[in-house]
Amino acid sequence: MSPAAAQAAQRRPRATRQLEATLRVLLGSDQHPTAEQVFHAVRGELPAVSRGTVYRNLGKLLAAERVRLVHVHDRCARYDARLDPHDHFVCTRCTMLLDVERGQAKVSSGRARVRGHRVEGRTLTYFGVCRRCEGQGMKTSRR
Amino acid sequence: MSPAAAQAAQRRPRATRQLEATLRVLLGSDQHPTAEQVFHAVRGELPAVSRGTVYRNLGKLLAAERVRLVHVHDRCARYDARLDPHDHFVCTRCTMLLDVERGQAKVSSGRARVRGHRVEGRTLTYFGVCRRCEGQGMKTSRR
DNA sequence: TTAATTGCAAACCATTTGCATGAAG
DNA sequence: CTTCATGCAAATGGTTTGCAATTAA
Repeated sequence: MSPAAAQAAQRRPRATRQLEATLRVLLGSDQHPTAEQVFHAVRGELPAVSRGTVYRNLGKLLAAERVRLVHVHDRCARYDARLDPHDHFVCTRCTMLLDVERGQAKVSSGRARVRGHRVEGRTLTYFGVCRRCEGQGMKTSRR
Repeated sequence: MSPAAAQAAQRRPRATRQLEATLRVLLGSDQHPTAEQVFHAVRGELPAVSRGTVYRNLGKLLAAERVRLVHVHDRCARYDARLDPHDHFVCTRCTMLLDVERGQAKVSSGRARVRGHRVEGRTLTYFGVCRRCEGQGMKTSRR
C-alpha cells in the first residue's frame, strides 16, 4: 500500500447520506447482497444515488473494515457486515449464501504458518444444494 | 441444468489440438494459472489459438471435471488440475496460490448438511503473506 | 458427411475512473 | 474556505457469444 493509500485508509470518511445508507443496508441484511443489490436498496431511500458512489462507498467500508467480502465462484462480489469469525454455505443452484457458525473443532484454532508462509486468516465455504432447490428438482432455479 | 446442457456435459468433447494443449498446460503446472496465463502457454505451441477457444475449452474441462476452479478474492478465475481434496494458501500481496495438504483433523470429515442444506463439498483457503513478500517488506510486490 | 470446434470480433457485465459540481467539516 | 464526495458517463478488463470457416469423427 502506498503511503498515500495507507493514509486514506486511516482517514475517517465523511458522514454522507449515501455512505450511511450503504452501511445501513448492509447491517440490515444477512443476505450477503451484491453491489448491485446494495445499489438498489440504497436507491430506495436516495433515488438519485449513482452506482459509482455505491461502489466507492463499499470500497470505503471495506477499507475501514466495517464490512467484508465473501468470495464465491460467482461472478460478482458479495458483502457481509458480520465481522466475527464464521463460515458460509453457498447453494450452487440459486447462489443463496448463508452464514454458518464455526464449530470450534471444525477447523483447528488456526495454524500460524502454512508451508512456511504466515497465515492471517482463512475462509471455509461449504457448497451444495439448498433445501429449497433440492425440493424443486430440476426446475430452473431462482437467482 | 437443461436436458440439452446435461447432454452436452456428458458428451465427450472432440480431441482437438487446442483442447489437448489446454489440458496439458494445466496438468503441467501447480501455479493455478489464470485463463490469460493458460492462453499464453497454449499459444506457445499453437500460435494461432484465440482467447475464446481457450475459454471455451477451460469450460469444457470444468464441465468434464478434469480441472477445478479456485476462487480467491482476486478478480479472475484460477484453474487447478489437482482433483483430490486439498486446501489452498493465497498471498494477499502477490496473489501466489499454493496447494495445502488437508490435515485430517483440520476439517472434520465433513458435515452432510449445514442448517438443513445438503453439503456436497467445501473449500478452505488460508490467506496471509508469503515468505517472499514478507521478506520484501513494503516494497511493491510482484504479481 | 455432418455436427462440433475454431478464430475473430463484437458484446457483456461487474467494477473503476476522470471530471465538473456539490456538500461536509 | 478547502477538501472530499457525488453524479454522470466513459473506460476497463475478464469472460462470453454470434458467425462463417474448419476439422474431427
